[in-house]
Amino acid sequence: MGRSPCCEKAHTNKGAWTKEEDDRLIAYIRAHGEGCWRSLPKAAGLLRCGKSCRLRWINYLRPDLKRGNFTEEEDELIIKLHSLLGNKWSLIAGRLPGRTDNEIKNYWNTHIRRKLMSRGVDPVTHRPINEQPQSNITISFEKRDDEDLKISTLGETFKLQEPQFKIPDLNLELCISPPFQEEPLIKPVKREAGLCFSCSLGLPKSPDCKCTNFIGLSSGFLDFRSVEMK
DNA sequence: AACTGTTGCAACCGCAGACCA
DNA sequence: TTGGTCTGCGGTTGCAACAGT
Repeated sequence: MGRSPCCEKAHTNKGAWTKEEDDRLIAYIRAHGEGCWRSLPKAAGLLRCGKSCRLRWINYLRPDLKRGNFTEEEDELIIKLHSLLGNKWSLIAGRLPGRTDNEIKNYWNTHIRRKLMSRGVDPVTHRPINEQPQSNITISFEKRDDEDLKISTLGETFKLQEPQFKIPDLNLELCISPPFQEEPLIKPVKREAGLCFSCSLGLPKSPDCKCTNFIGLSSGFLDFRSVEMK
C-alpha cells in the first residue's frame, strides 16, 4: 500500500534556506500561528514541503531560541539527562529552555561524546570504558510482609526500611512534567513530596535543599519518580 | 597557494504514533 | 475496527568552514 509522500517532491526546493524563504515563513507564522504544516507552504507561497518548514521554524527561526555556545551547566545537565533518558533528544530539549532537540543531538555527537570519552566514560552506557561489559543489568525487588523491602542489582542488595522509603507501586510508565520553568535549573524546586530538581538529577545540593530521602546517582540508583516522563 | 582531511551543523529521510472519518 | 493523513522524533547525510600539510 505505502504512504503518500508528504509533499509533491518535483516542485519543492531542497537544501539551504534563503533569506527570502525565511522571511516568508516568519511572516506567515506571525500572522497565522504555527500548525497545519502540510498546507502552510502553499499558503505562505513557499516551494518547500511542510516538514521542511516545520524543521526550519523549530530549529532556527523560532524567536525564543537561545543561540550561542552551551554553558558548562548545560553540558552537565545534558549528560545527566542523557544518562537517565538515553537518546530522547526531545525530552532532553524540554529541560533546556531555548535549545532544540536537533541542536542538542548535534552538540552531543560533536562535543559531549568526545568529552565523555576523554574522561574515560562510555557515552552510551555512562560507565567507565575499561569496565567489564555488563551484558544486562537486573534489578530485582523483594518484599515480604514482615520484612523490609530489598532491592538487588549488580551483586549487591540494598535494604530499604519503612517508613523512610515507600515504593507502593513500581510504575515504569515514565512521564515528563511540564518542560520549561522560569526558575534557574539548579535552583531547588520545593515540592510537597519527592525531591528537588537538583537532587533528582544528582546535582550538588544547594543550601536551600531540604531533601532527605535521596537515593542518588552516586549510590547507583536513579529515582524516576522525580524525573516525570510521559 | 593548493590540496586533503576533519569538524560542525543545517537539513533530509523514514518510521511510528496520534488523530479522525 | 480500519485505513488514510498528519505530526513529531531520531538517525543520517551533505556541505561549508576550518585546520593541517
